[in-house]
Amino acid sequence: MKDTTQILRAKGLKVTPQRIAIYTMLSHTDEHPNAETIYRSLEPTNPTLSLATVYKTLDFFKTSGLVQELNVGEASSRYDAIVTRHPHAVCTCCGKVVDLPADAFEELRHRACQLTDFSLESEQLIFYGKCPKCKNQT
Amino acid sequence: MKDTTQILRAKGLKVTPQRIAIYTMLSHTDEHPNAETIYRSLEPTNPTLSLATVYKTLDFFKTSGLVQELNVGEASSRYDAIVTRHPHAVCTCCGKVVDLPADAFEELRHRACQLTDFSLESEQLIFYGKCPKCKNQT
DNA sequence: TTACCTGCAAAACATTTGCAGTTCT
DNA sequence: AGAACTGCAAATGTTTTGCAGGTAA
Repeated sequence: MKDTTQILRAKGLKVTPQRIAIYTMLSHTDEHPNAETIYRSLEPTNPTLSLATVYKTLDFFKTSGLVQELNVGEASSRYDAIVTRHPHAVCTCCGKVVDLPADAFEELRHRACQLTDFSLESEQLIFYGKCPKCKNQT
Repeated sequence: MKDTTQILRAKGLKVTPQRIAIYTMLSHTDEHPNAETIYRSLEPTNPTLSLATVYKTLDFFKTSGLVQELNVGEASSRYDAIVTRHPHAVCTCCGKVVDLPADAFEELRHRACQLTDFSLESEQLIFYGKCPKCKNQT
């Protein structure tokens, strides 16, 4: 995995401790955290970090293509350091969000293109249901 | 088309002028309006209507299965009186939201089931791109 | 140095809630 | 009459913004 400093610099972003902390955290989790969760997880080690900076930084990252924003219908957005488009599954019981392989739904876009005559740019595919763990506890 | 009063009564909902107005409006549009838009469109003819009532009413309708909420990544939710699940296409240029036939994506769920081992309940599929009109104006 | 970044507090939104009064049934 | 609904205003939760001071290049 490339060094976070290099990744930020490659995108022309000024490198600050806050940005390093946020990007490093996001690229090491598969939990799709929201801004608040990111903030709370970094607060202990970055005591001066503010929530506003987390929001501003996520916005920079989004614009630079370093992260993608994911809205699964909750009050707040989640963020994902995997920027290739891929479907998600959301557990309606425990709230867990898991990734799905993009190539398993390749034909989607083609079908939608035929149907809408849109010039398609992206898609969002979210499944809701109970994850294996939740569905087995009655 | 069934009378709005009967539809509300069939769901065990108390029939009020506000509810009739909101449901009638929603079932006659394909524009997927949000609460604010619904409110502004009904205000002229229902001068005492309040935005809080629109929100409360939409929530009752959602719980009763009379409408579905749709989140395409905007700040506010949109509402749809077509309650069968179906994909949507959102124009990233003019913001228009159009419906897509559900049966064109039937295999989706089956594939996702295999991949996630979730017990799936629903899915949300949103395509983003330029609608035919927008893509043709440079 | 200088442009950009951070953190604070306040503002801006969308949505929800409490409550007193009104309306359905 | 009684339960449920409405409308107002205030509260809430998330995200944004303005600005003064600080930091990376």
